[in-house]
Amino acid sequence: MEETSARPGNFIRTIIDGDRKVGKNGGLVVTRFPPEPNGYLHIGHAKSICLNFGLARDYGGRCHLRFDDTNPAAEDVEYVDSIMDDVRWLGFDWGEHLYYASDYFERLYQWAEQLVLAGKAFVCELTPDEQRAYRGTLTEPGKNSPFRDRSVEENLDLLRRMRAGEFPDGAKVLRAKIGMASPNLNLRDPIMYRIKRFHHHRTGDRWCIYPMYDWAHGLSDAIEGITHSICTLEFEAHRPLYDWFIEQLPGVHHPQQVEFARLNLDYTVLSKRMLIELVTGKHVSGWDDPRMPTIAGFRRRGYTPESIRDFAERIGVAKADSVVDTGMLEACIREDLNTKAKRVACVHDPLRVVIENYPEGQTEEFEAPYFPDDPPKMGHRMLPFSRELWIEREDFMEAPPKGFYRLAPGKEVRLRFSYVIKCTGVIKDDAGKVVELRCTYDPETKNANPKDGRKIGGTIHWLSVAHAQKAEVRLFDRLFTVPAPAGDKERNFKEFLNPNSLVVLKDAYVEPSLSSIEPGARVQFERKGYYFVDPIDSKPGAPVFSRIVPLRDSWAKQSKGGK
RNA sequence: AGGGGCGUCGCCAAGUGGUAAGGCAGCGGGUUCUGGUUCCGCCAUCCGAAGGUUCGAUCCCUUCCGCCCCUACCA
Repeated sequence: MEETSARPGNFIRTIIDGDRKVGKNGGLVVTRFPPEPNGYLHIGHAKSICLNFGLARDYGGRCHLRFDDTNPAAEDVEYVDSIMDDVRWLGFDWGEHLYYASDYFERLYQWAEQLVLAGKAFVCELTPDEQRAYRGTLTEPGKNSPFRDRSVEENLDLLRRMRAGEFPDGAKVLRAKIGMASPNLNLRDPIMYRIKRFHHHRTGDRWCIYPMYDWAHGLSDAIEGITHSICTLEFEAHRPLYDWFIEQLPGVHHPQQVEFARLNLDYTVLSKRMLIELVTGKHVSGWDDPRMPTIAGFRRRGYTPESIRDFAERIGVAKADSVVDTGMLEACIREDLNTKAKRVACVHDPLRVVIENYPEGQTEEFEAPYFPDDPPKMGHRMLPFSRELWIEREDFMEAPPKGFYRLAPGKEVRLRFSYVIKCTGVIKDDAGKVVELRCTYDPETKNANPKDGRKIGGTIHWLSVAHAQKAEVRLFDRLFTVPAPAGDKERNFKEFLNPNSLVVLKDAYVEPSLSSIEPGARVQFERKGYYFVDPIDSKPGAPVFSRIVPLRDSWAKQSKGGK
């Protein structure tokens, strides 16, 4: 609604502001998100979606959702459905403006005849190999097709017969007559139509010729009155062709194509081809595997649409190739959930603690706020306490390094919302593994600091053995072990798959109240991270918790980094 | 190599003739019954390099270097 954007400037907004200043398009801004329904949307598409819909929103215009379904060989309704789900989930609404390039096939065809009539297109019978040879190279001009000088009448007849299905697949193509000497290969008499007998998800078997991207895309934009056709950098060299086709058709609206750098994220791959390979090769459980960089994957992982939109906002839009640190995305989801998620407890890797001076059979309860930083905000629950507890195995060290302020022999720690305990004994099995800790508690420390002024270093989470509920916890890590898995020329990206990207904890315990938590809920397990109650695998009374993102951990950094 | 683009802090990214925003990460410190959060402070004398124009340039010119894209009847 605002006249100019109040958001961080980017070159596209600069272009739009300039256009509006001179009254171009009557000041209107109409964008579109044009996915080909041949795969699931990923985080890179999210950037484009946020950009296009965001621009339309900020300038009081509109954004269309248009399926670029010009190649039935690769497309499928499964994908159009998933794409609509994903765009909606991200929080955008195309209103009445849902379109399909296939809806324009007839119009496109009529325009093609118009080009033929104008002597600007011809039917060519060169095979793909021959065409390649005629195309020339980057440094040498191509040669004219021997079919280039057919008469208008013959071209028109052939085109009509191509449409009528008189020729086999691949026998002929319709080409634009632009010139074979252009230094821009895209302009060397590009193909407009190919014969391809595939059942189309919308037009069925009505067509056996399908338009190529360059021919269909710009004109689809034109038909819809798009003002700014935003695409990624690799289409920059196609812009002259985009413009050429439109200029050949007098009176047709001419949108402006603007290119920006696509998103790259480290430690993952963002190409449809590779993503499909991960799915079909069963390297992941599906398009919505929580480790996948797909929108469906982030959704299943527990990311919020708000956090993804915020991410798109933060990374900006520019023309320089770049690779964004995944930490940026993690910062977004942490920031979002920090104010929304209830704090609860989960012991991931349990170690038994027996409080020797606590009466057997006794139980008491502690009030624990769901949002300690602002207790009234989310209320509280009661945490049962008893003689035997579970604590996190990593919260105990027999020989702690300096700086470790959790539990160790002879040392004290605070049990969150409870007492201070002191480790008085360590019990090990035959293999020397610690299997139980003996401790004593200080009854004076319930909701109070030690009377004698002793300083207690740390606070750890815990669960009463008798009351804790078992739960499955899934920990996800980056899918690849290297920052640029797709960047190695010798090695296939799958060789860099991280074998530990999924760790399933079957013996984790959560506090009693959590056994009935609703699927789709997000919580913070204190000192651990943010978790999502998996909406698919959770069963009544048996929630499955997926770790969305761990909490920042300066101890891990300090102890690992050695500084 | 022909064409088209791009090079500003470890990673993103504003600025574009008047003397380097912001975010992420990092570092130091305060608060804290989450080694979380939060708060305070630090973090590019320099904008790929070299020349030139100018009172003055990251922004203008020249040359050079580096990276990306384009030779699919894919999009």
